[in-house]
Amino acid sequence: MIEKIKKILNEVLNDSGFFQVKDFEVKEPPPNINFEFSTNLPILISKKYNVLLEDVYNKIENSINNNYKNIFIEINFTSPGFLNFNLDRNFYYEELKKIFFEKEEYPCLDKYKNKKVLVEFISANPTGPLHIGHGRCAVLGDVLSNILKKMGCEVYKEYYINDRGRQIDILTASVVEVIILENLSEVEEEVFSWCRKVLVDSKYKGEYIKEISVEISKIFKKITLNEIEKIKTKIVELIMDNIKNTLKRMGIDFDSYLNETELYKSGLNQKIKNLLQEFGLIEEKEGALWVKAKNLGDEKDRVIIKSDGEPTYFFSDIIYHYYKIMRNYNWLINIWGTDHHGYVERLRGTVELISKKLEKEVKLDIILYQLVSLITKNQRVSMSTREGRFISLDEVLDEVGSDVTRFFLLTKSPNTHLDFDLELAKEHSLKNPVYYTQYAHTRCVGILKEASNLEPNFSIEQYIDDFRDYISNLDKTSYEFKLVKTLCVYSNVLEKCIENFSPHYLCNYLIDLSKIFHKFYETTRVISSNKIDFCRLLLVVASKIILKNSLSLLNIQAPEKM
RNA sequence: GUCCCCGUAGCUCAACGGAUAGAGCGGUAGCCUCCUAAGCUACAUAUAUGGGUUCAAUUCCCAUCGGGGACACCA
Repeated sequence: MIEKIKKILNEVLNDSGFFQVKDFEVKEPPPNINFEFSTNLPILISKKYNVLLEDVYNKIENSINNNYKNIFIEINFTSPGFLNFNLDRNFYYEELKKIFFEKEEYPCLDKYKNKKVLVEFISANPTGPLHIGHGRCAVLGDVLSNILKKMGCEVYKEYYINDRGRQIDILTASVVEVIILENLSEVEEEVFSWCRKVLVDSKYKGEYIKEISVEISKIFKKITLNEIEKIKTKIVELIMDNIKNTLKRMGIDFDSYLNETELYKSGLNQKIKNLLQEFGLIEEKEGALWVKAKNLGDEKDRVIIKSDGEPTYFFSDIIYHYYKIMRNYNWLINIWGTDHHGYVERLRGTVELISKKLEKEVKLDIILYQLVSLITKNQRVSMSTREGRFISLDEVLDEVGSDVTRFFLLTKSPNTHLDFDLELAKEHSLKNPVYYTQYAHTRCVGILKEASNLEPNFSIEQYIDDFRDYISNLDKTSYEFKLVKTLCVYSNVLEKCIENFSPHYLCNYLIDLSKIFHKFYETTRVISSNKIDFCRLLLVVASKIILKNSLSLLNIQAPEKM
């Protein structure tokens, strides 16, 4: 609805001879201003055109009085240059009507209808279970994908698995070492020295390593160096099964899981090498192959093939993004932890280069979210999979469930540094704001159920005309009208989430909406002495739709009963 | 040493540069003959510090202090 108002204000602007003012705001004024909406247009105009505020006020007022009196039924100007206004109630009515008729589909948006977007998120190395930090990335990617779909995008969710390279070697050796120590399987002599070599610097220490060792030893009665590749594959498979299971518990499913090894099998690596060569970006130095990343906006050049012949992560990523673009996605969204921030420019340059080469228009957005720290005994500790120092997502899900976990992670902007205290989370879980919003939904359901008992044949169409009158007669200070107003701005909240790549606006909106609904519930009877106020009932119907739609975007249950 | 985030109430977090800085948890005091009290009402408590830009700064710029992260032929 805000968009609609802005459009009309733009007409008013043209009408009064001010064309060039953009980025003005339309929002609710503070409570001491007794108007429905306000805009900072006058002061912006006054600045831009260097005219007196008084003149601006006059021109706007004239324009509104002459041509828009039926929309802005009441206006006033306040210092230092705000225009406050009340809208014709039909505005609200029309929006609510859309809610009634579009129901689960509301709001039907087609803002990005030609966008084919690939959202890559989590992509955690398959070296251990997901922890609470990955959970943050998981819900962020999941909900953004949901909202993007709502906006009309074709969305494809992908999890990229680094199933090769040094980390996987270390992981495998860590597992094999346990097999050796616990004497779980027969182990070939050569494997001993391989382990020693690989584990020279560090190893994986988590409890889960033991479990995997047992599994592996069941499958491989004898561990031989020849079979080490097979063992690696199996370990990755076991860990990915665990990860997928955790994701399933949170209601997240990917359209694809892409293995790094697949990329190399496809032969794309040679193609990329040629491509880089063609652009004169490759250089051999100190026995390694370097890409002149400086030319791609990076601060220094980077190795893509190490002197031992192994490709680096960066090289894989070039291949991967080539593959993304090749598949005709025109909007790439990557969600990374801020520990990758130094990597952004490198990739941006790469994608630019590739899209130029393939003559495709590609938009790349890299969303960085702050890492999650762990609080134990009032001490902050950063999580580490390798050290086995983390709280697994499964553990959190066991304790508080998916809804609470999701809401906890989503209410905060990705930019905030999150401190997670499991003890506190458990303690507060019953008082979690997610129940507050779910309860608002159940209250809607309760009223509707009661109403349908009394009036089984009730239909919205039957009362929609009465509802129009009801809306136009509402006292603007009533909770009913506040509820109407809040319902009407829902679609703007979704846009804000996408503009800022942050679903926390939706969470906050949901809490606001629930708050107003609860107040409405406490102060305003819909059914009393077996009599239904049908207009209020319609308001409940609309509230229920919006509550449910928001919760479903967040992938949180909207229970009928609590 | 260089770069990126962050610093708001006792705690966890909000606030596209806007008017009297909001929620939840925790604390205190009230509210169920009436659509579910997982709710409502009232009270108390906050912008790290010092400058600047602006009609307007929690928000932008600079400095200081404090916390997290990144600066590999790791992933």
